Amino acid sequence: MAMARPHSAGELDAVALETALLETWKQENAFRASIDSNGNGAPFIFLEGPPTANGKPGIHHVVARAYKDLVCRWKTMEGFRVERKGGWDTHGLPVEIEVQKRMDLMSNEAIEAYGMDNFNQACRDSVWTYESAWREMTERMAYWVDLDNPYVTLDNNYVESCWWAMKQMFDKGLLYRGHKVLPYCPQTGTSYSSHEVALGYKEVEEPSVYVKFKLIDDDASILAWTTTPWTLPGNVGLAVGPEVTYVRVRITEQAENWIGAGGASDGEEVILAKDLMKDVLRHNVEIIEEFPGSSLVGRSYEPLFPDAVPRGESTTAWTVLEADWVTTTDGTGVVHTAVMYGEDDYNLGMAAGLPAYHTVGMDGAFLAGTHPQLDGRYVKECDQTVIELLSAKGGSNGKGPESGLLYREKSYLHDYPHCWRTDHPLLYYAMDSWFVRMTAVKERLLEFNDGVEWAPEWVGEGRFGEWLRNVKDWAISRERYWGTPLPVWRDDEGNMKCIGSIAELQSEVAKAVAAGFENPECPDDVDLHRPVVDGYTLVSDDGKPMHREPFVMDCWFDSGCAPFAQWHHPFEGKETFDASFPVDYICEGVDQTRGWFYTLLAVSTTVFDQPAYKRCLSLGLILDAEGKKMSKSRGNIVDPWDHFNREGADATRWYMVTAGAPWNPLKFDSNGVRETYAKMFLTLWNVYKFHADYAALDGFDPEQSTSDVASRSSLDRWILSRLATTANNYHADFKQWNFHKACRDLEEFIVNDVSNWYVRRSRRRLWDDAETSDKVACQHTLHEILTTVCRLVAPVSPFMVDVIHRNLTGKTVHQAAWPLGIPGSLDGATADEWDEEAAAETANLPPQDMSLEATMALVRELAEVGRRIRVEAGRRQRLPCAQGWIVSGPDMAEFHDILAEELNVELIEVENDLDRFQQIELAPNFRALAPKARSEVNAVAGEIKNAGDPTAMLASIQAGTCEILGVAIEESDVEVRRIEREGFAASTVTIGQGDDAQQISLVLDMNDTPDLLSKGLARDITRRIQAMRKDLNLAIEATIDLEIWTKDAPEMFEQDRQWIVTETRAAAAVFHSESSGAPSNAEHFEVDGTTVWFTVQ
RNA sequence: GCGCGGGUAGCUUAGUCGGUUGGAGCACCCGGCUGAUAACCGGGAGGUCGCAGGUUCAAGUCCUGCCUCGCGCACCA
Repeated sequence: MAMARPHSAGELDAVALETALLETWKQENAFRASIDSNGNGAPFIFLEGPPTANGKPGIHHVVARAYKDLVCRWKTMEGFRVERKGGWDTHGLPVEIEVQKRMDLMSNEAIEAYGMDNFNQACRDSVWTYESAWREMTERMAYWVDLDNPYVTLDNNYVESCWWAMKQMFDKGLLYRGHKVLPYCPQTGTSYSSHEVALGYKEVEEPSVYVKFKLIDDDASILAWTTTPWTLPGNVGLAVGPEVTYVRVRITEQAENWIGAGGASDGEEVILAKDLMKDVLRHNVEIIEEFPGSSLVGRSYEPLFPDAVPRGESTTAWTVLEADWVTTTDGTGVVHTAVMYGEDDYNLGMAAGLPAYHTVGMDGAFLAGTHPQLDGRYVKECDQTVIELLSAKGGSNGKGPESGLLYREKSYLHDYPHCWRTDHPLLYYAMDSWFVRMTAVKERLLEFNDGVEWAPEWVGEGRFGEWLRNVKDWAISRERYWGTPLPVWRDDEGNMKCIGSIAELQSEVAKAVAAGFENPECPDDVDLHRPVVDGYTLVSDDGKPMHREPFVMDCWFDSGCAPFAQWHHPFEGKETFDASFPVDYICEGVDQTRGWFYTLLAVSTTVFDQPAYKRCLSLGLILDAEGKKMSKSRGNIVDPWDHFNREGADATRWYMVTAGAPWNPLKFDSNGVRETYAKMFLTLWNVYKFHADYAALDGFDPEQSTSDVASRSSLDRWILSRLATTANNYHADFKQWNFHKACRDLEEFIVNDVSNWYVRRSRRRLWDDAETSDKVACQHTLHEILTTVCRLVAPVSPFMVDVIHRNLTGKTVHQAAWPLGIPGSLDGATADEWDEEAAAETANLPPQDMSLEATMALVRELAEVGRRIRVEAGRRQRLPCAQGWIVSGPDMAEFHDILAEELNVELIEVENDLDRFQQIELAPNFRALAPKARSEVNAVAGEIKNAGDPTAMLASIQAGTCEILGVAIEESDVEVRRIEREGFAASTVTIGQGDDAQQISLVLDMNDTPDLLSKGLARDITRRIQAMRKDLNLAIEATIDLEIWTKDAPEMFEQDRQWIVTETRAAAAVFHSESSGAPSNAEHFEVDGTTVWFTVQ
């Protein structure tokens, strides 16, 4: 390994390279070794958001993992110790649904008939279905994470930690039992999470009804609207907006063409929001009175179905209540409130003390005692009956007007949630549920969130901040089977115990047994899942039996416990936990904002009164090439292996990072991966190959020979300066989370500066057989560029650069130091703070020379300009020009040779007499001119632009005597541009901006001389012969025998013939100045009227 | 419906404090160059900067409204 002498590089096969390297890494235990190499480094704590192995991984998972890996590898190279424990999310509804579908257990009854233990076992097995697929993907993409010792949310230890956390909340009074209105399917007996509900929205047309609520002690009725007539028996209140204006109107004239049921008699009076009169009323009416909603509050009305709901203790039942969310966008401005069947209704009912009783059972049928015609019937089939009952004379309660209690019916088209399994409409239904009182810790949540470094900031401040500012209590229980069971036992009187550990469970079971309640054994390794834990009956302090609340927890609670449950805190791993909380870095898709990002913070705040993480990178959604979200149902998920097996993981990862900002949606384009491969990696490989091949040929050993940077050529010092500049920017962008910018710039540097300029310009330097100092300097330069580039690329795309780095230095890049310093290795450093100065001293970059960089930029621009001149003048590149002049601009004498070669010009000189080639042109500077000229600016600008004699105008401006349309023109008001005079093959470029702008011109001599024509012909012939050599697959050092015939050729001088011989490695060469004698199989070509035949042997 | 983020060439995208000629890359066409790689260089074609107003001497950029895509929230009487 110590041998650092590079061997030559072969042709690139990225996939073979990567798979072979994976094997090497495995053998060397490279991941572990990279962490341990920073054994004394400051810890940088990463927390893996646990994926579920319940489905096959797609390319979108690769993206998230790429960013996790990138930061961890980067920080490792900076000297930090970055442990990466893997994790798996194994509980929850998705698992159950998968199993239910597979085993055709589509209802709770079916599951229970099958046996909860069998069902949960099936779930337990199911979660590992794709584990190997995940593992293979993870390894292949080189996401370094410890999958051999992951945390798994179904593990007893993990569950025990969750129980402990729950008990902390319970003891703090943050856990409570209540109701939550949830979309519920009576057929399957389950309620649904919002995610599933979202799957089942369907547009349906249903009857909506306008109902009269007859006031007590008043002849008028209040009109309210509902789209769910089945909730009307449960009505116990009416909500009005206190600020909304209502009117009391009297029916003056019957409506024509009445459709459907309902109606009102002349003289009848109703109350509704003024804004909605036109939409609601079909009759002609007169307004009797106008008043704000607040004056209606407290009025009592007759219950529609007097027997349906008992009044109980309520003093507010069947009265008008105020609610600020009531609007006049639809309905009547009065909201019918059935406490148990709407979220707003429920919250209002709880706040106002309305009676909370069901009129509908869990089976979706009206409870007995609601109304003789409704009892026991499925609610969705009762719409018509309800309408008929209301329409009857006097209405359903017999206390309404002659015309009944229905004012109107109207069909209503809306999106309504349906069961995605049975297609039945869901009912919003108040269920028993457990809550974490997040509203009690809202201020702390906000405070902790303020301390998080979010990338991008707007997710933290905006989306997440908004969510926290509106935080609601967390409905944490699910009436399901496969999950962490809620560790609360309860007796009939509502006494409760929350169990926080296995030991506590054992002691409580023992107590219960002692009190005479039979119980199964409760061993140390008791399975903390259903149905086992349901089997224990505990005893209350009063000696009453307590049964476990039959819920499991929201699986988001599980993953929210990851920071401590992964270590089995507080039962084990206390030191590990203490040293790693809160974590330094998490990274997931933006869809986790209300998911994991929230539950981590929610749990850490309620349990520890601390934040859970310090930095959070929130990634954008991954879309397919058409911009559609990748999802299983769309079937547009890209298989990562398509790319792993074609362009390799390096290119796939680099593409993902460079395709856009991490937080922007990424349109995953397969072509882009290919482009990245061809551009970035093939180029890098060929630069490397260029270096390695010659280094091997010459026996170059970077440790043996030396080359002082200051003494190297300006080309070397330029590329090294560019390297330093690029690396500095790269690092600065990394710190800003701008990985896309960093990597785009680095790629640009490799392709443009290194490959297309430095290597191209340096090729001949290495052809020299002798051990010249210039050749050694070039080799050192290439060596330094490549090793540094490898280190910069390594966190993003870890394969190829490791192969290169190993060959060039004998060491893996993944234990190499970050070129910009290793702050993590400094004494006293933490993940958040270190001595910047000391860190800067550990950086390892060549010196920067910005003026050299600027000069080279100009040289390259002039080279481009020169080529453009040739194209425009129709002069072929191989025919030399006798002379070129550079007019004005900075001194770049040291690059005249390069320019001469690039442009195929014999001599480059500086010419100071601008006017020999150029004249000036004036352009207005709007920024300076506008404040002075105001509205005349365009007129003034026009005068300047179209000046008949710009030279004279400039002189007058410089003399301070120029005035246009009353505006005094100063030098700063105009921009002087130089354009070449007619007849010159010339072109002008501008460098710099504003006051520093300079015009530089390049002029080429287009005259031919015998000497030039000879050289040009020689170059053309050489080029053809080289192409032939290539076609014949000759080795670079092979020699040839050459014979050449020409016709109508310019004279070719001896030194040019010799040049051909040298360039083409001709051992023997015969030149004929006529065409006769050329064999018919000779290659021939024509250039500028000359024909040439040649043979190569 | 509300909130957030987008809409720039056929595709992917850059565009700073508003400054008059909106840059790249891919693909395409023409030419050049090549012991230089799936390359390189020059040129060309391709843009109503989503639409409509407004502010301004000047708008891709600022303001308003609308359309559209994605995401989140809500679907609510």
